[in-house]
Amino acid sequence: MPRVATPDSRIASRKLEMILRHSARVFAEKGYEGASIRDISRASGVSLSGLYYYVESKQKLLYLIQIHTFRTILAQLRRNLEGVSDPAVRLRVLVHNHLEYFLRHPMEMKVLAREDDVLAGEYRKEVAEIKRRYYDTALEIFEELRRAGPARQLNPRIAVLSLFGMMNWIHTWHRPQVDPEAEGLSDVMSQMFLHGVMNGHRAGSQKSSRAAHNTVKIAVHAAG
Amino acid sequence: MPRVATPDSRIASRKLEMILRHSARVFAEKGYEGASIRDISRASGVSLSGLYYYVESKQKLLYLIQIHTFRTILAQLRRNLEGVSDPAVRLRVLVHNHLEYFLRHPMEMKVLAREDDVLAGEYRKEVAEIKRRYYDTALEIFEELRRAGPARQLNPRIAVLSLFGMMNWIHTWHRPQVDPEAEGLSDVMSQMFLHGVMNGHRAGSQKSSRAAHNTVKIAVHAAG
Amino acid sequence: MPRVATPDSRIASRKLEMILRHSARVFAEKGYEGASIRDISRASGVSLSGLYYYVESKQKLLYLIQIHTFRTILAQLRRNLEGVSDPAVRLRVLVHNHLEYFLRHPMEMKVLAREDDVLAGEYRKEVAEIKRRYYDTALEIFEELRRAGPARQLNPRIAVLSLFGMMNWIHTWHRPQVDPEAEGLSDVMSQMFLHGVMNGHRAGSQKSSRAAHNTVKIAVHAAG
Amino acid sequence: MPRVATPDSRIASRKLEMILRHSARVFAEKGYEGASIRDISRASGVSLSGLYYYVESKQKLLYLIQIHTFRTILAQLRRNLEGVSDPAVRLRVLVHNHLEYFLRHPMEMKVLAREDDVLAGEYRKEVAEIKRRYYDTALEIFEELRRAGPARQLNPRIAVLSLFGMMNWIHTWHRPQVDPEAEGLSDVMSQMFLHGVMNGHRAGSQKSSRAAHNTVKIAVHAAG
DNA sequence: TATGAATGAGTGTTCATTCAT
DNA sequence: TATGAATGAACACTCATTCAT
Repeated sequence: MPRVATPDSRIASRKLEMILRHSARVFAEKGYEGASIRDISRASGVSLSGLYYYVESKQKLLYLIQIHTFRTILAQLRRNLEGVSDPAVRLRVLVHNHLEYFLRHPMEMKVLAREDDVLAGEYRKEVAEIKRRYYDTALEIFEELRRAGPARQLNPRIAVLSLFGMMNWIHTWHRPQVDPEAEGLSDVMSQMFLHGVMNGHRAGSQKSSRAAHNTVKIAVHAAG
Repeated sequence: MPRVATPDSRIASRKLEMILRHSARVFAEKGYEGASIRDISRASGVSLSGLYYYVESKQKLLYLIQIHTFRTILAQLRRNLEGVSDPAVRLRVLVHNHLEYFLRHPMEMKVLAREDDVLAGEYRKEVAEIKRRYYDTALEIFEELRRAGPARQLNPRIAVLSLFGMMNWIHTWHRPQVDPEAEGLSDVMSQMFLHGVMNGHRAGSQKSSRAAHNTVKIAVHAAG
Repeated sequence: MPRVATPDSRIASRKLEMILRHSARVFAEKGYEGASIRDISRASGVSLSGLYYYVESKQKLLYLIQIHTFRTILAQLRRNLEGVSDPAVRLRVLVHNHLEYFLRHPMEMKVLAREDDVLAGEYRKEVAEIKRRYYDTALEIFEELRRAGPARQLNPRIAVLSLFGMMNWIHTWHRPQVDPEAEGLSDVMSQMFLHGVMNGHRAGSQKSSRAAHNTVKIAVHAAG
Repeated sequence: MPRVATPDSRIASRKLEMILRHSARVFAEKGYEGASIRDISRASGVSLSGLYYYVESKQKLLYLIQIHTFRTILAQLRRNLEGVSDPAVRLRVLVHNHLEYFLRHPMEMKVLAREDDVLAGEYRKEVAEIKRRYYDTALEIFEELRRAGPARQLNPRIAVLSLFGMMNWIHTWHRPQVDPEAEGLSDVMSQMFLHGVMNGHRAGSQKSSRAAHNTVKIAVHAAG
């Protein structure tokens, strides 16, 4: 079933696209393991065996959803990053790109965030690889940030993974009616990432922080 | 099966405790839906029907793990917060408490973070309630923080949920051999939350940030 | 699909012939029930539905292979028997004809020998009928043999079916590299059939044989 | 389910024995691939999932039937061979032992004879090994036979496998009402194997045989 | 002449759970 | 307190076959 490829994906037919959409929804609602191919058949209106004409296994279904999502996000990110040089702006672009896609595809987001380690073999490897490329892009931006301004001495891995944690976790709480959309969310999160929630009272905070450290130690020892 | 309640939980017997530990491990490894009672029977050495003497269903197993974990974390948090008044310190205590428990009980952490919406009915309600109490505690600390110092004008819900995102996401990446332990991780994360990754060049960053905002809009519009 | 019939078969087109060849191989390798039409499609390079243009069902596929094989063997046998009158020679011709075809068409041989009772209805009847004709030819030769020489008093049915047993069983053990070809095999088997493995010490053997008979009876009774 | 082992088998429980009996019948009737576990469930009256409490897979079912049958036949053979030294008698014992078991367990016989190469892995290896031990026993007897009397110069492998062919093929034709029982069949087959169907006219036959050989060659060349 | 798309029925197997003991 | 035995429902997947083109 070879068709003209759309720019940012390799999904071939309309019908497969439709199946993938429904699958993402079902996976999002019941989890990959909790969802049955029958659920997807019901949801998509395609017969059980008809599904297998398009996708050879349940794993492949998940793989297609994940790889397509990552490819799209990464391709979009690269496009949005083009010609942007200020590291802070680049960071903001990354956050916005991520959240924008996630809020526009909440099902895919959930599937990406939740079903992190169910894939096996070649599927797993491929998804892991593109994920790593995405992560590396974020890491680069973080390093640019540090070179550009007087950044605090932070473990880059932790910083970047924390940022992803902030962003990915929204699938557990974001409600379109009450919470801000991508724009507002990106503002808050990139600001939080860059400058935290407080307003520049560094010295005092640091002192408190050290005190906190000790206090906790005491508390824990007392508790243990 | 009424037994003497231990201080911070209501888990009754040694054997049940053992079963719960093994269950958490199995759930963490295969996911709730992917794990079978047989897996748990095998892992724990308790016969399939023996399991049902202690726990009446698979859901209850998950419920017990989740409610116990939340209860323990919350109880511990309250104890550690006692007598601490500086909001920044209190925040640091919360972060440390959370991470400390998570890194000491990585299986339970994963089960808590991943199996967020599989419970139903009364179980779901009870877990949701204690989770809300925990969240409210965090929210209070955040409000204290704002009252105490010149905090940025941030949506508190988003700020707090982002913090939880940072912390909960670690179950996807933390490797004991390479990553810092609770102490170091708490330092980094509470500092990031309070002051961000940059070092006080507020004006400049803010300018960049605003620029970023606009740039992204342009980029996205151009792309769309 | 009426085509010109080839002399010794009614297989119509080149393509059907090709399909039948591949089918025989697949049936031989996986058994009739174990093989799927998809396997045959893959093996032959003909699309799944393309297959159905030539053959209306899986059963018919098997039927065509079996009937064609029997027809060919029988036709060949008759030709080879023409003008041969010595019963022993005729027997040798039958054995050689059978083995020669089998070793030249090992797949068809296996399908003939193994899939003896899967056909149903009309297909079954037709194959059974030609098989009976083949069997009758063998029976006739055996009777000629008895009339010609001083044959032992043997149940002809058992004698002939034992001969077929010897010959058909080779599909389970014959390996082209190590075992003799049709020529050598026919020598051994027709000799065995006519004169056994021993060399004419009839009296002694017969005595032993009778003793054996009794011994076994004793042994069995003792065991039972 | 450990019970006292019966002397010549390792089948543990009554129920498993019953399941195996029904399975053998179903496999005999429809072939291994053609039979479904549901068929066996129906035939045995055990629920589909109940079957899996006793046997972990369809393959194992076949394995158990085959290994048990071979073990029993081989054990019985060794017992019946004890104290018998005349090679011809020993041969007759082997034939009788084989046929006696087969006619008493026609289903198992069919399963043994037909489903020769469906087992895989460890199962296959184990069955192949015991089969080889059985074959080796037959080979030994054949060699004794040759040492004892003036046997014809025959490929022993072919002789023995032909004997097995004769015997195993009966599953395709033996009808209890019309054909002889084990006793009569054993007489005929061991006599045929030892002395053939003719009565000692060696010279003549051999001449005929050579003539046959040439005749066939001509016939084939003419036909090819 | 040939095939892509589709399906209802069935495959072997596992599931959470129960019940007599 | 514990488990061996059992099951109905469901699982992912494959089957032989059809039909519009």
